Amino acid sequence: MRIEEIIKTSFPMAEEKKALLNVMFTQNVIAEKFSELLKPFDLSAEQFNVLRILRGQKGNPVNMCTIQERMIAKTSNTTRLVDKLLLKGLVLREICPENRRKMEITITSKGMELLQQLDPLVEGHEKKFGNNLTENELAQLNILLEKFRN
Amino acid sequence: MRIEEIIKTSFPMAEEKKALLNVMFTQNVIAEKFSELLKPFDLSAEQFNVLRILRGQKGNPVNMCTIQERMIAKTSNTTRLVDKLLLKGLVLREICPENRRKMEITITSKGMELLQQLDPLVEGHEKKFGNNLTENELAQLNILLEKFRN
DNA sequence: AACAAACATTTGTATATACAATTAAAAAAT
DNA sequence: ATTTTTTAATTGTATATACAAATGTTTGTT
Repeated sequence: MRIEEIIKTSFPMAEEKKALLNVMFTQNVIAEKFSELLKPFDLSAEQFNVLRILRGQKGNPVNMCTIQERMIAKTSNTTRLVDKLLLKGLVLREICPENRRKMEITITSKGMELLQQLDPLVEGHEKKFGNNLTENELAQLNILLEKFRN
Repeated sequence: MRIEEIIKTSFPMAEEKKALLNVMFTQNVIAEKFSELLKPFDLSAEQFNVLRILRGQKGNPVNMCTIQERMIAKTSNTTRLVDKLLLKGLVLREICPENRRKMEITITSKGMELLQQLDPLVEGHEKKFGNNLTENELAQLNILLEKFRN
């Protein structure tokens, strides 16, 4: 569907406005599909994100502020997100012995197993959107989006 | 900033994955800037959206389900959004006399004045991103995003 | 050593989103 | 005419996001 039909506007829109709405709307579609994918696993997109960041550190513990930095949407509330993951036994939280202000978060083997189970589904999700464009178009889209946001 | 730097990943990413992250991240940047713009007016992006939908109806009252349909992010909670706008005196809510299940929401003159005040700022916001690309590039971006989301 | 400043995280409050359940009214079926 | 189904909106609960304030720890200054 074209963005004008979605918004149901009667009069034509400037390309710049369309672009803005297209970005907003496309993100929405992607996020919705992703949440749907995660739903059977009782995981929110944000929780998944934290888990993936932890796995990316290959066993090294990560403190809260590092997690916060790496999140796409810089949440002000990593604490509560990690709380949820703790309750599910997917991560471990310990006070850093060198600096007792810091927390050391690590992914548990249960968390790793869950991610492994999700891997093929997440890859499928990424490919589903990518398949609509050629490799060239994808590269072009990346360049344009990067320029667009400045 | 390129998406790899933002995510701080060590190994290269497939273009399709980059595209997905670029959409997510770009939306985030836009939404953040927009919230910032609205903040001095004590209005959330969602509240603004409802107001703009109401103005688009040129005086005709709109019921809740129509508002819901037109929102970019189809919130399941138009009720509570309209509640907030009511408290601020920006909209009016009346029971539809023909069908007492329905509600008739209209924007008040106070709401209209607020929107008029915001108009130049919102336009500036849209142009700021658009200015980074030529008219041709914008059109191309629109085509690619539309294809991408399917 | 005592105090101030900076840092890492947590907590509180308000708003928004997702989904299910509920209420009330209107339309359809018997 | 009464019951059932559908429709429109609201309410409840859980999660997430934004921002400010608070807590506890470390570092720097006098």
